[in-house]
Amino acid sequence: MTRHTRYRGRVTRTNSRRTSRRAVYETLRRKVLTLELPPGAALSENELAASLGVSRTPVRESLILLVEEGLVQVFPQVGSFVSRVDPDKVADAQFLREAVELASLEDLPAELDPELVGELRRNLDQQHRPGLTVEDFFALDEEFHHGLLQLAGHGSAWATVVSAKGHLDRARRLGLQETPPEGFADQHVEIFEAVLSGDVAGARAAMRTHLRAVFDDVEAIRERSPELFASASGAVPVRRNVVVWE
Amino acid sequence: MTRHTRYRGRVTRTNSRRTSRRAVYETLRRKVLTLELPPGAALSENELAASLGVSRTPVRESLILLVEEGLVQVFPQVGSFVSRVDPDKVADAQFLREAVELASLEDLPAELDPELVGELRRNLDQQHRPGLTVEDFFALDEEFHHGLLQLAGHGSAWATVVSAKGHLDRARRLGLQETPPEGFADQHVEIFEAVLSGDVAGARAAMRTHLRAVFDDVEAIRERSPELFASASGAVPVRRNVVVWE
DNA sequence: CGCGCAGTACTTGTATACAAGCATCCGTCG
DNA sequence: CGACGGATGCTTGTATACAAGTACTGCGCG
Repeated sequence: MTRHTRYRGRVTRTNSRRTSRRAVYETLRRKVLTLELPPGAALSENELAASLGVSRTPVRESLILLVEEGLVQVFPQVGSFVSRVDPDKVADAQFLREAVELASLEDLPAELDPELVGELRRNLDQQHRPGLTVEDFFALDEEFHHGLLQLAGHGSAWATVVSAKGHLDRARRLGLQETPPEGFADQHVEIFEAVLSGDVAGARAAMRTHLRAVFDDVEAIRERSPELFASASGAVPVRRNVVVWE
Repeated sequence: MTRHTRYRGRVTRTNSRRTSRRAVYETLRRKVLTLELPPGAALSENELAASLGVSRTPVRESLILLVEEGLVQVFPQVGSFVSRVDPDKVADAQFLREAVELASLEDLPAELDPELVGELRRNLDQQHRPGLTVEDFFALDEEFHHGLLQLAGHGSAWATVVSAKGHLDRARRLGLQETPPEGFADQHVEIFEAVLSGDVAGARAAMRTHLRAVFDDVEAIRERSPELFASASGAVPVRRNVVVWE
């Protein structure tokens, strides 16, 4: 059956259309990660839809994705809630990122991409700029770790790490409100210097120290603000009265 | 403002209700991973809904989750397709699982959980049973690797690995149609013996060899069946005529 | 004052209707 | 015969309606 038109070959262009769901998803995710929506807060699909000016559909689909990331819990016929920070999940994320980031250091090529190296340098400079807000430092921190993975050719593994470390991030963000980031910035420099000099073992050691320090920081937070963390066994959502902490 | 009833404390029971979306999601995911829905196949929300006897809603929500896992691609106003196996994503999954599984071996406790050890033993026995189907071996393989992670207290990291290794699994499944699994089963035994004897370095070496062998297997597949793999740059979905491979 | 019980309001899950956009088909024209 | 162009059908995105189920509220009773 010969066809007149073969190879119409319409290469479907970019799939990144500005869709309503994407906007809602990003908004909600940001609010959860920045604790603007605190752990335990009740999320009503209807309320969110109304406040965001959309229907339930994109809101609901966004919540499904956030559930997948562990940032939200949905109880059928009961309600949706920002999940409390789960210490087990924090530890899982810590293990995962440590495994991934340390392993990537073993795959660093002999010749580092000069462009990436330049970006990382500028990034580190900014990290030491005085008067940096917590949010700014966080963004730089993310970019730095992502950049290191890219340097080893494993940049796409970062997406997996990101989607798994939501619980870790929320705890950290809270901690950085009090702990100044200078120490972490210095550790970043130490890691980077080792990477530049080709000292894989040194880079691994520095990275491990750094990540462990971040993790210990979280443990300290937990002692000061246990309300944000989940207790053992399933949490107890209460629909209205978001009594979360006191 | 005193309230009459405090601590109503209705602990919301299990959230694992048998929902329609869950069933659809699991069905679709299984069909994609087992290649019953081959890479490149067109998925119509309407058709799927009709054939599964539900409305578009649960189908659509399932597809969103599958997109998140990279198993499906959705092009707005064009169509949804089972994603072709992307060599880059296969490599990413390989890197991730290697990093995680090797790192977990470092965290093995001195005293191994005897119950888990027993399970793993039985698992390995079954792997060597003759007449094993590919699907059976796959299930055992998954259980074995998951069990090893549990042995080190990192069982929950398996979920992340699973959600990232869909592309790797599809390629492997195709390969195992021809390559008998005996070799892999023997490697599993070797890893397990090293773990039991507390030989972390040996276990790491054996595990690395094993995972690399699996990966190389995938490369061999690709040469024989390039149709299932994505070419460089964005794939070209065609709505009707699922010309996928000639 | 405390408790129990029924009604009500709200929740999420699912089904359906409508909107916007793209690919295909087929007639027309060169 | 080949190429162009508009009508048509199908696609996903979004909005809305309905269903099933739960928690909260307030009344009546002991």
